Parts: sequence; structure tokens; C-alpha cells
Amino acid sequence: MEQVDIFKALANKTRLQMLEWLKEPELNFPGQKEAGYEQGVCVGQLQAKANLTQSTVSEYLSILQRAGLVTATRKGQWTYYQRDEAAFERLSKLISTTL
Amino acid sequence: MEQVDIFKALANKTRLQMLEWLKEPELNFPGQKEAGYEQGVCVGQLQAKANLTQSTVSEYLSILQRAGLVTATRKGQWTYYQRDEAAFERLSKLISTTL
DNA sequence: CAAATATATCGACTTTTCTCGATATATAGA
DNA sequence: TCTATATATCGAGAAAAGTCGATATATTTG
Repeated sequence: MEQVDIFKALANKTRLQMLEWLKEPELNFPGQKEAGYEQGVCVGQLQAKANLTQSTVSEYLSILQRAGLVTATRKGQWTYYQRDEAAFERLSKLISTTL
Repeated sequence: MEQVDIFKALANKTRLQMLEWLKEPELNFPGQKEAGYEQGVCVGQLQAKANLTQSTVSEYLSILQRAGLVTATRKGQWTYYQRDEAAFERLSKLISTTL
């Protein structure tokens, strides 16, 4: 994945919002309390908040994952997504230095 | 202009490259020596390097300008574009904090 | 194994972006 | 003022992204 693909992944309002939601899972996804938040948030919870179809949300998460901004963890029938904070730090540094 | 428009402006390989070129004008645009580099680089110089039509390069620069990443200065028949380094710093901070 | 649930993938259609050539506008100089 | 040059804008066609519904795949549970 190249730099430009990271920016393409970020060039969408809904995907930006999903990333912001994932910053505070407990706050933004109270419906997932029993499963915990260590692995991240499952697709269904994100879909409910995003107000888009399941297929679109799944596709968006896949785009964010391919860009390296989130990681996915399969746990039973659920896939949990969480931010890769190190990736954001790298991107931040890249913008203030290389770019 | 919203955050997402900044990322849209960055979501293009040629535009990213133009921004990198503009980091070192003297090095990347030796053809403009007589005009100096204080105001930035003119459209024609960027077009020659980008290998795209004049209209496309003009449009791309306009996109970068609307996103606040570059500033334009008209000087005679030329328009000089230069990076707004403060904007990149703000973006860098935004990514490491808010986003 | 069958049914139920969660997620992923596929195909199609719509909207946006890319990119060009043609043309308009602005400025400089004869 | 006429011409040349630089840049901006317009209109159009091609390519990419957005978005959906339908379907496929995985996993759990009866």
C-alpha cells in the first residue's frame, strides 16, 4: 500500500467518522458492552451508527484495513476492527517531514 | 473547506508529487532561476514536470489551493504557487490528536 | 447436519474524479 | 490597440469510487 492509498481511504466523510468513533469505543458503541472492547468494535455496531448498508460498511472497513489504518480480528462469527494508532503516528510524522 | 477535502486533495499521486516538488523549488525547478523562488513556482514549470496538460495542472493547483495546502500569488502573467507549511503542520497535529 | 446470525463478496447502477481539447481571460510588449 | 504568452475555465468522455440488494461464506447452536 502506498501513501496515496492512505489518503484515498481518508478521503470519505463516513470513513473519517468511523475512525473517530473507534477512538472511543466504550463511549460510541455502548451496545457492545458484553463483548468488551479489547479487540475493537464489530461490523454490526459500526453499521448501526453509520446508517449505511452492511455491504457498504464492510467494504469501507476493508478499505481502511488495506490502508493499514485499522486491524481486524475474527472472533467467532464477529470481526472486530480497531485503530492502529501507530499508523496514525507514522502518517502524522510523514506529513510534518517528508510530504 | 472541511477536513475531508484536504484528504481528497491529497488522494492523487500527481498532486502529492507536486507538493513534494514544491518543497525544494530550487532543486526541482531549475528552469525558473531568473524569476526567483520567493513567491513559489509558476504553473508552466509544474506542468513541464508533471507531464499533464496545462488545464489539468491548473485544475490540480486550484484543488490544492482550495484545500489550503498551497497559496497562489499572481505576478504579471504568471501565477506562483507555494506550499503553506503551517497547513501541513496543522494537518499533522490533527492526525496525531483529533483524527 | 440444519437453521440462524455475522460478515464478505459480487454485480449493477449512480455519482464523482480524472483528464483532455477548446476557449476565455489577464497581462506584457511592440 | 494588436499580438503573444500564461493561466483559468468550460464541456465532454473515460475511469474510479460510492452505494445498494442479492448472494456466498463462516461460525455457532439446536
